[in-house]
Amino acid sequence: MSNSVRVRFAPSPTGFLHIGGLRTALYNYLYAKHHGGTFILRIEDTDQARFVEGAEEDIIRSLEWCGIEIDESPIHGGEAGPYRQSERKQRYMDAAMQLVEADVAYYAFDTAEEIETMRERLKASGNPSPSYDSITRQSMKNSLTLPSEEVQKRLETGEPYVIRLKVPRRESVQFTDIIRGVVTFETKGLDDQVLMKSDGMPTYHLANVVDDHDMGVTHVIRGEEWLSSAPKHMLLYQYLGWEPPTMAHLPLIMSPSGGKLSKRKAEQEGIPVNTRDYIDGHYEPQALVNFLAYLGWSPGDDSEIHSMDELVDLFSLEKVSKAGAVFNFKKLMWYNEHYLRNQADQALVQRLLELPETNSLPGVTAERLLALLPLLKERITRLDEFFEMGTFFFEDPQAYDEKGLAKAGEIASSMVEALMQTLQAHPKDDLTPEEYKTWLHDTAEAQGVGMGKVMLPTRLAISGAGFGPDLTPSLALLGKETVLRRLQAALNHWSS
RNA sequence: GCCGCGUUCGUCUAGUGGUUAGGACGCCGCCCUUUCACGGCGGUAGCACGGGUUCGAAUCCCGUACGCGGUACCA
Repeated sequence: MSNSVRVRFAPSPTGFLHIGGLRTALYNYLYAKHHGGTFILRIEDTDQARFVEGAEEDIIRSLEWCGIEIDESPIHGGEAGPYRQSERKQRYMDAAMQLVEADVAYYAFDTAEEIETMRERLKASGNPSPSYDSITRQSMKNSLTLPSEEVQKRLETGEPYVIRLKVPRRESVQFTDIIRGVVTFETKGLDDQVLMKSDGMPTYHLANVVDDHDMGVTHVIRGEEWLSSAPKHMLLYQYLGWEPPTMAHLPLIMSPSGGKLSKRKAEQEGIPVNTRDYIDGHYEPQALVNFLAYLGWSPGDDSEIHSMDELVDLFSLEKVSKAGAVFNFKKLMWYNEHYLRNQADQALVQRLLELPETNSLPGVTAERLLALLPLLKERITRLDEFFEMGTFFFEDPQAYDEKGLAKAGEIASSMVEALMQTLQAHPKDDLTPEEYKTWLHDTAEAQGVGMGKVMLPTRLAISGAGFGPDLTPSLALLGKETVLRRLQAALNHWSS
C-alpha cells in the first residue's frame, strides 16, 4: 500500500477548466487507475488576485462529466487534506523557515521598485534578462547582505518581505523525466525564486513541492510549461530532505495556427476551449475523453475508439509523445458522431427532453422522440442538432429552401397538386412508409415523370428543406392530415 | 538574448538499423441510396536540412534550420 501510485491534478481556480487542463487531469487519472492508484484533486489557490468564484465547482463538475472519478479533494475529503492550498498556509511557512534555518533560503526586503531599478540597470549594461540571482542578490536588501540585527528589526517591525530560494552558483541539476528522459539544467540560469510572497502566501513552487510530499504524491504528471521550473523543485526536494516524485512533463496542446492553445487563440479558430463549453454544447463526454487521450498519446496500434475503461487498461506514460499536438476540431467531431450514434436511443431521449426545444416546440414527448431518433441520429454531429434538423416534425415549415425550389423547377406546383389529389383519394388514413412510397411512385407514373420529380417537391412541402431524413418514414410519422395540410400550404405559397 | 524541450502525410499518430513507411481525421472519387447523411471501397499526401557511423538509416551521433516552452511576489 505504501508504494501504491498517488497522482494529483492541481489546477488554479482562475476560471473555467481549460481543455488542456482537462487532458492533464485525464492522463493523471488514467495513470492512477491503470496502476490501481489514487487520483487527487488539489486546488492551488495561492494567487488571490486571480481567484475566480465558482471555478472550483466548475473544475469538479467538468471532471465528473468526463467520467474522471476523484478519490481525494476538498469536497471528497481524504487523509491528506486539506486540499486547498489557502488552507495550508502554516505548513508552507514552516517549510520556508526550515529552509532559512538551513541557509538555503533567505529574507528579502526589496520593494518592487527596487527590483525594477536593478533590472533596468542591468538591462542598460547589456544583460537582456536580469534576474535576482547568486550575483545580484549581493547588492540587494536581504538577510544575506544586511546585518542580522537589522534583519531582526525589520522582521519585528512588520516590514514586508519575501523568502527567496538561495540557488547555488554553479551546480548541475539532473532528473529523469518519464517522457523526456534525463534532463539537465545548470543552476546559473535559475533565479532566486520567491518561495513566500509578501502577502504570506507561498508561490506555486514551494506549495507544490510541500504538498506533493505531504500528500504522498508518487508521480508528478503536468504540462511542459513546468519543465523549466522543475530544477527549482528538485533543489527544494533536496534541501527539504525529501525524495522527489517521478516526473512526467506532457507535451502542450497547440492551436492550429501555432503556439499554445490559449483561450484567445481558440476563440479565433472557433474551438470551444472550456470543458464547460462542451457540456453546454451537448457534446458527448466520451468523445472528448477519447479524443483528448489520443492527443499526445497512442497505445501503439491502429485502434482509435476506446472507452474510459479500455483507456485505463492501455495507458502508459512511456507512450506519451514528446512533441506538442495540434488540436484538430474536425477529428473531435468525428469522435462525437461516433459516440452519438452508439448511444442507446432511450438514453438520448432522456437528454433530448432536457433541451429547451422540448418546451418551445409543440408535441415533444418521449414517445415521439424515440420514433424520430432512428431517422435523425445518423445525420447529426451534436445532439442539439436533432431539433434543428427535426423541427418540421413539430412545426409546419415557415419557408422553403431557395436552392431546392430552383432544383424542383416549374413543375413542382403541378406535382404537388397531383400528389394532393391522389393522397386525398387514398382509402387509408394511416399509411405506412411503404404505402407512401407506393403513392409517390404511382403518382409519378401517372404524371409521366421520374420519382425525383415528386420526391423533392414533397420534401420541400413538408419540411421546407431540399434534403433531410428518409422521406417516406417521415411522411408516415407526420400523418396524412399534416402532409395534406403542408402540401396545400406549399401550393398556395409557391403559386402566389 | 539566454536556458530547456521538440521535429514522420495538412492534422493526430505507428514505427526503436533492412517495411512497397502502416492507421485515423480531412479532402477527392466510386458503390449503396431516386434527397442528405450513415456505411462500404479506393485515391491523395510524409520521414525539416547537412554531415557522419554502418553493408544498410525515419530509426544511432554531430551540426544547422525551424517550432514551442520558460525567463514574475502567475500558475
